[in-house]
Amino acid sequence: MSRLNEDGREALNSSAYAILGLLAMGAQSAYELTRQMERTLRFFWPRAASKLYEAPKLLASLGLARATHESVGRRPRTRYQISPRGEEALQRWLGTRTIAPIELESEALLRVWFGRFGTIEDLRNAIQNVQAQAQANLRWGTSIAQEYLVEGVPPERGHISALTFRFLWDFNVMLEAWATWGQRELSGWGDVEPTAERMDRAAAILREALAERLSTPPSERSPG
Amino acid sequence: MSRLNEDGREALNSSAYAILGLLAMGAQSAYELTRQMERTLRFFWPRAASKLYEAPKLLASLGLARATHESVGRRPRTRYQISPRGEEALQRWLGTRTIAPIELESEALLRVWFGRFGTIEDLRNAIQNVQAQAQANLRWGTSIAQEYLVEGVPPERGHISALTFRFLWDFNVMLEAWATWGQRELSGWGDVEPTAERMDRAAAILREALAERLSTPPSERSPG
DNA sequence: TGGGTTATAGTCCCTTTGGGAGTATTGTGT
DNA sequence: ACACAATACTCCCAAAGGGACTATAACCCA
Repeated sequence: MSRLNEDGREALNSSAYAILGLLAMGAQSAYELTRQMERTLRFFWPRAASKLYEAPKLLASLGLARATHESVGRRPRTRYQISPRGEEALQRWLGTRTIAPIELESEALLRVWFGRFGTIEDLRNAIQNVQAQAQANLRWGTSIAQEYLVEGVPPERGHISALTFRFLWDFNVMLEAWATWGQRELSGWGDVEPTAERMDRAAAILREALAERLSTPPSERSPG
Repeated sequence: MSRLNEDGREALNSSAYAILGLLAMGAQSAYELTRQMERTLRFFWPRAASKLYEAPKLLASLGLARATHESVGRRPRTRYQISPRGEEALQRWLGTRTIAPIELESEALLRVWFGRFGTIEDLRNAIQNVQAQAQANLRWGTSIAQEYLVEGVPPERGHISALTFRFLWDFNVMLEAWATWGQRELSGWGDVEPTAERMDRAAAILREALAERLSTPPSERSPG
């Protein structure tokens, strides 16, 4: 992570830049990093809390952030602040054009995929699990959106936050819609056996998916 | 991973059960595991190829699979087959009700989130990156669906595959729709500055999201 | 028939990351 | 006054990522 790249500059990974970005957004302490993680970042860049205490130390050691050791009563506290060199490094990173692809990991979908080896109840439960998570996330999103609508969007970040919000919102709406659809598909099933009728329906599902895409011009493909 | 749990049985993790499930689906060799990973599993359970050679060894050592050492010419090959105890273990796992939540990881969205610190081109590029990935995935999905429609869906798995297919399809359709919407939102932007007008628009975006959900009854929320 | 390329079949090991356990002190509410 | 939540860390083992490396087999094309 702190090896040099060809330029003789530090080769940080995206997680380090994520921390640098949070410092640029005004996070002051490692604990504040953990709060940002809990509030927002975990939905698209989940990282272990313990690492959020390590990462800024590296940035400070490279001169990309300044660390100030204070104390509150008898307890130590380290305050971090992004440095001018850190801001440049962040900008340079944002200017690069190689971006790791989106990754999705879902144990629930894994269980659906293996649904044939369990019971119909197991299969329904896996789908139900996705639905519950989506609904919980949508409630969370609703509370954040309402907070912003009442108190005003963050003046420096609202325009950007809205883009990210819409992504996560759409994702969870999609999850819930898929789960609802899936439960409906399974509504007549008493088992998970592969019957001829179910194979026909499977083919129909594939055809519908392809047809929807052909029939919807890109200009109409937008949230809402 | 191979420690005992309370029952005196092996406490495998979900990745080990994923391998067990692939063996149950008929995968014979570690190489076939890597092909399943490339074809499908990577979209919702991405794992390093090197681990796909290690994992079945563990299963074999626990009696959940049988390993047969053959040779093709002068090259060794290990064939794996799930054992009756392995099938039971898989069923027991599918019967459990604790499921890890879905995790999403997107460097592109991270860059959007930090968009304020880069240029408008950087921001557009990050969104464009999501769009390109979604389109590539949809092409991939299209080719698989067409293959199934021409050659018939897999007779033992088609009914289950269709559920998983629809999930991944909807996910990528959502990604593309979001990216299209995002590019449109940015269409008038010459920079990433937080203007009053953009803050108003941000609030409107939040309101629209909340309103859409309130106005769409669950029964109408389904793919398509 | 030869030679290049892709597919098949692995091993090894260094780094990074996850994530739990442990330890305190400070602030808040009742 | 006491409990509980929030703040503020450190340490470390196990798991996972993932690149480097080595082969042979199978296939295709000239």
